[in-house]
Amino acid sequence: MTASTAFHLLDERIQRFLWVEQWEALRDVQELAIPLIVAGDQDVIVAAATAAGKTEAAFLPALTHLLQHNPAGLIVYVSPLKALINDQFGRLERLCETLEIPVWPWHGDVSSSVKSRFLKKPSGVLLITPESLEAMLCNRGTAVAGAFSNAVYFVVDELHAFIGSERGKQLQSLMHRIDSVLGRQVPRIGLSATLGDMQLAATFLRSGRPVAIVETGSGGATLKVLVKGFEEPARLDKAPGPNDGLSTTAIARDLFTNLRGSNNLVFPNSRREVERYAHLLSGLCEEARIANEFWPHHGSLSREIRNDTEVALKQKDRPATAVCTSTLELGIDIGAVKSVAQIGPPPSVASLRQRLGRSGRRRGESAILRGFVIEDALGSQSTFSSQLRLDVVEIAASISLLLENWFEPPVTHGAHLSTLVQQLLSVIAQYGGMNASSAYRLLCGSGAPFEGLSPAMFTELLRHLGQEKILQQDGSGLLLHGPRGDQLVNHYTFYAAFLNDEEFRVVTGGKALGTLPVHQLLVAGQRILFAGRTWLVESVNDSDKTIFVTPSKGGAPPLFSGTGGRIHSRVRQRMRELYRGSGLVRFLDPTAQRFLDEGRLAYQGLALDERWLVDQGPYCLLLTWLGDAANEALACRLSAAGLPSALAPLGVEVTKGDLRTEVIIERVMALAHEAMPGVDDLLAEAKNLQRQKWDWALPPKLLRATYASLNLDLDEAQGWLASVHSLPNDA
DNA sequence: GACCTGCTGCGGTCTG
Repeated sequence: MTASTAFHLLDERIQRFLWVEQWEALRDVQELAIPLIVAGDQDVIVAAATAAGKTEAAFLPALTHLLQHNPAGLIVYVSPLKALINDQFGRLERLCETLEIPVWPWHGDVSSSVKSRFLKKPSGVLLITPESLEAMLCNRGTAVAGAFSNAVYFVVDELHAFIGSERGKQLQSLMHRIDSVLGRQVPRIGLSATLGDMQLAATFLRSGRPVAIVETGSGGATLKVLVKGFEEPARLDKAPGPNDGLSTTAIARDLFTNLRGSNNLVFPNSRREVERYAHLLSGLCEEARIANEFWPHHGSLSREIRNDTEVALKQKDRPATAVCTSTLELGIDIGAVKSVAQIGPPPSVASLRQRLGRSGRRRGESAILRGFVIEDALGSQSTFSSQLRLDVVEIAASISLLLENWFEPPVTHGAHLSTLVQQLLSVIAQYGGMNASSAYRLLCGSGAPFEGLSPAMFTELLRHLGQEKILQQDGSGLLLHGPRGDQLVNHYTFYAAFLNDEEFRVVTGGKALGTLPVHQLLVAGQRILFAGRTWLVESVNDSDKTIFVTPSKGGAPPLFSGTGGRIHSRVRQRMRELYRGSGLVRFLDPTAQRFLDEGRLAYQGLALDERWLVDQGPYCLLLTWLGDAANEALACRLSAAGLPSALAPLGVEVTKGDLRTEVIIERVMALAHEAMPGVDDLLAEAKNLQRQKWDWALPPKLLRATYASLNLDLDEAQGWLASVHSLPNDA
């Protein structure tokens, strides 16, 4: 420890604490970050793998700065999760107690007495969520200057979880608004898992100013991968209803055999599948007369049930495997995990990478990934997708990109005008009204979160919000809340920037089990799977949004629905390379390899290398081999040109109507020479563009703009059109 | 269209 120069930069009281705690050495990331942060005068990103000591890398030097330069100073730590705030409070409190620095947790579960005590003497470390920060600015506008006057640092944890989302835009805006009140830029520290493009993260943290970057590698951990294929026989009865498929049962048996006795994570891609597998696996434990080792975990389960699963994973004396959704992708500490199972293609390479980051964290151990994929038995009725074996090719493409250390960059170019509506209302609450030009400067000016929105667009937004009675102007031109704006702001749901589905509570004997999406059809007497068990629905109360259930025996269809997600162009291109290739992919088992070979055969049989258009009777399939953002843009372009089109698995589907295929080919090729129309014309006929929380409050033009910025890749679509005349097409 | 995350102030009742 004494050999470390970084160690000697820390305050003596912190050095002494580390001695007492018997720290042997600073971690790499700490050595590198301490000299950059201790001066308290620049923005820094600290990127390292989970559990590499990032939090200390930020707090040890930031606290040193506080002790030596600004004893009444304040460090503001922002977390995406309440659970993380509670974790960090535990970790920081002991150190800070010896330093006589107060630590203040602040989120929805923290009592108001703690909050008012902080506001009386706002110094030390504040641990807060973006939503609570929003509430503070909104409701205590006059207290903001005082509360943050001694702010030394903003520390943003799990930065990667914010980049590209509504919450990320909101957080940028909140930090910018506080800087604006203080009339200075409070230095920012971003803590993150390793990211592909650090420059994107740096620009997100602060635009228009250099950001120092500390990045340490993943430590060269090895990865063992095996993907197993399962063939689902054709159903003879063709009965609709629950798919209690043989493959699902076979996968459950495989998981039971291989995962028993150790800690693992299993990721089917939906809550519905989590329920199905957790139920099957618990049943297998019961059959084998052993204690249950498989626990469900997803966002609809109650905190209590999720806790049981987390505790089971953490405790050392009995093995436990969680069957889960992305709830266990984020930073809560669940201890080391031996392997990760992915059932079906992952939502993205980035999420697969995040999931895998949970495995092989003990020294000398490899990370283990077990992939599972189900394909239907081929027959005369097999669909195009089924013949091509899309799922096995997609999971193979994702894993091969993962092995090359590539993953999707976050989408940082979204306009997020929904969140601008929120921020406008919040700023008006904070200042008790604001004139239009000041509001524009604050939110859309240079370095502001919504920079790039033109004054004309902003004016159009204000006019529309006025018409909708969300805003109004007083005699002096001051913007104020209109009656509807007042209602919006004065409800606690205002503070979150993101939307969520309305849900029913599921209750048994007075105990809450969790929640279910409200759009499900429910009838008394029905059996449902929930929390890995079967329940009988006793009654449903519509006004209380509550479902009362009692334990029951026997299977039933689970209640969650669907799959989705957007695929990146790079994944589609890798899929095509796999179709064009030959030979073995080393991480596929014999069945999965056979699926791939069958897909390759279909690819050749359909001559997909020699054409970009496949005639499918009532419609034509345009094969772009691009990602969904490009395909959707292309579908809009074609529809606007009079060829009604929709997204398809490998490209775009054009409805032929009265047109012959040759005419469609001609008209598509003619578009190569025409410029892409503006977004407003492109989406003129498009309906159902509202995706984000306040999208409903936007005028049509701005709704189209914000939708396109998040969902469409116009350049890629135009690039494909421009190249189409040089592609072979023996249709 | 998979998944995930978050939330105030006030008025009521009860306890020490």
